[in-house]
Amino acid sequence: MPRTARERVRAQMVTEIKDVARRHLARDGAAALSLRAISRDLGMVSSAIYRYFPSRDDLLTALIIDSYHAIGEAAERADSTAGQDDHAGRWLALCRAIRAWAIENPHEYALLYGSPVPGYRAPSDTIPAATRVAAVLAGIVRDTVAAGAVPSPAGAVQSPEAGEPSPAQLPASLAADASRLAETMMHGADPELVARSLLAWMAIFGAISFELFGHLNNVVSDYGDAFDYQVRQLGHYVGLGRR
Amino acid sequence: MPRTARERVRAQMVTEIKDVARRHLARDGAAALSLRAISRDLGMVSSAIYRYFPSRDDLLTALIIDSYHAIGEAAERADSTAGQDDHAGRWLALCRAIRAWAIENPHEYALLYGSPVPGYRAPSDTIPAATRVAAVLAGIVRDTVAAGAVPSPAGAVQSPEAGEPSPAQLPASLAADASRLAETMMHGADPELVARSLLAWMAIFGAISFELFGHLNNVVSDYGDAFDYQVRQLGHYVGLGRR
DNA sequence: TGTACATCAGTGAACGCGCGTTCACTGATGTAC
DNA sequence: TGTACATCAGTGAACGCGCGTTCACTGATGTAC
Repeated sequence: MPRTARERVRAQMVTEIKDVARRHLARDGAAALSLRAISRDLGMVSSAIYRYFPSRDDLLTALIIDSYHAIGEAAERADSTAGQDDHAGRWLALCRAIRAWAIENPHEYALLYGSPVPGYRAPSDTIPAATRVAAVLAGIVRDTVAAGAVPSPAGAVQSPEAGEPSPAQLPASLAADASRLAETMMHGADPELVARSLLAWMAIFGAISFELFGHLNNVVSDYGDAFDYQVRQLGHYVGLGRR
Repeated sequence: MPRTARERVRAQMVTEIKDVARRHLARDGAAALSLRAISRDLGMVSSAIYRYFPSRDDLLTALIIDSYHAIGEAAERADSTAGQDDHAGRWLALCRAIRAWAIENPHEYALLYGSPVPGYRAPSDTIPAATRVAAVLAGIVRDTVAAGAVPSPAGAVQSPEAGEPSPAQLPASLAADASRLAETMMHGADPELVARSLLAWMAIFGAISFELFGHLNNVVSDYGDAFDYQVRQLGHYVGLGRR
């Protein structure tokens, strides 16, 4: 889309700034991101950055959006490597891809899923990009439902002790949320199934955050093994089948 | 223990500094914690703080330890309000207390369970304090086992579809970790039970972090309802009984 | 009980650093006639 | 095709701010004889 030479140069300058910024982010974390340091690396004067980004926060926003797309793309790629009907395999691949991305880009992961950067308030521009990873899970659930491979609501509700009903009814508000999600992203999935997917989703990110932020030191020895186990347990809990 | 007047005054000064620091932490977050700002609030010169804390990082460490004790104490209090044999009730109370503390002290929660503070490396002094909350869960599991209220390993392994085996064997490394944990904290609990508890534990913190860090905006409408539902599901998954 | 000395809390100035952002400017690149 | 003007990238200086930490010092509080 950039047509004139100036526009092309400008676009390249923007990506160059973001690349340097991303390098700094990876090394020092988001809170330490400094326009002056970036401009120094680029061999230009600090005020020049303001030709491209109106403020530090806007640069940060751009980085956040890029990171959401990066993790989203990694998730999509992983999802597409498994056979479309192998729902459990897709779930495993998805979760592993998220974890792998997080380990490779710990500061970016922390920027997206850790504590908010002090003094920074994410604008709503980030929402579509943020949705991208979650959409992959939604796609798996959708396909599972479409394939008729998910147990009926009543079945999914079965407890470990055979035949006993679910330990807790879906609260009304959550049921409504789940139905809305089902309509927009999972095309008719059962609300309970959606609620379970949500739980699994948060559990995955909880596990990754615990690992990355050091809460498993001296507790778990092989993070990858533990993670895989949990992913399988959760996949089974959601009802994505065996693997 | 402080005997001389000087020691008493000194101890009080230390807590006064920490109180002010905690107020700043609650308002601005850990990354913005400044010795100069704290000393200003105390009406003293900035260098005076160095009589009490050798550096900013040491003050931060003290705050982290205090926060771990605070959340640990809240957890213990909640746990003790339920009947000792009401394991599901204790689990629910524990999780609710953790969430309530996190909501009341979001910056402290972020300090403990969010991304690490840039440039700060937590010393090992924090470990005992950090263990305190988790010990409450361990206690519940221990009591459940002692009461014979937890399904046998084989039973706990049952999948939703009655009679089917667990979707994934415990990997060897995780089994070893779980056994070690069982010995030190849960006195003889089955490794699989320990592994499940671990999953539930991370899921809970994942849920709280998602809520606090804004990842449930426009997804879940009543956070408390959704949380309670998940806690019950997880309690059931672990095998703590119905509630 | 009274004095001499040691300990310690708090002061104030300074070092050396970094930051985001603004502004008037120069000079090059594009656009319109 | 050539000139006049507008647009825009990058400069350099400055504003105003904050920070952690060190150091020689004063004066008060404790301790030992």
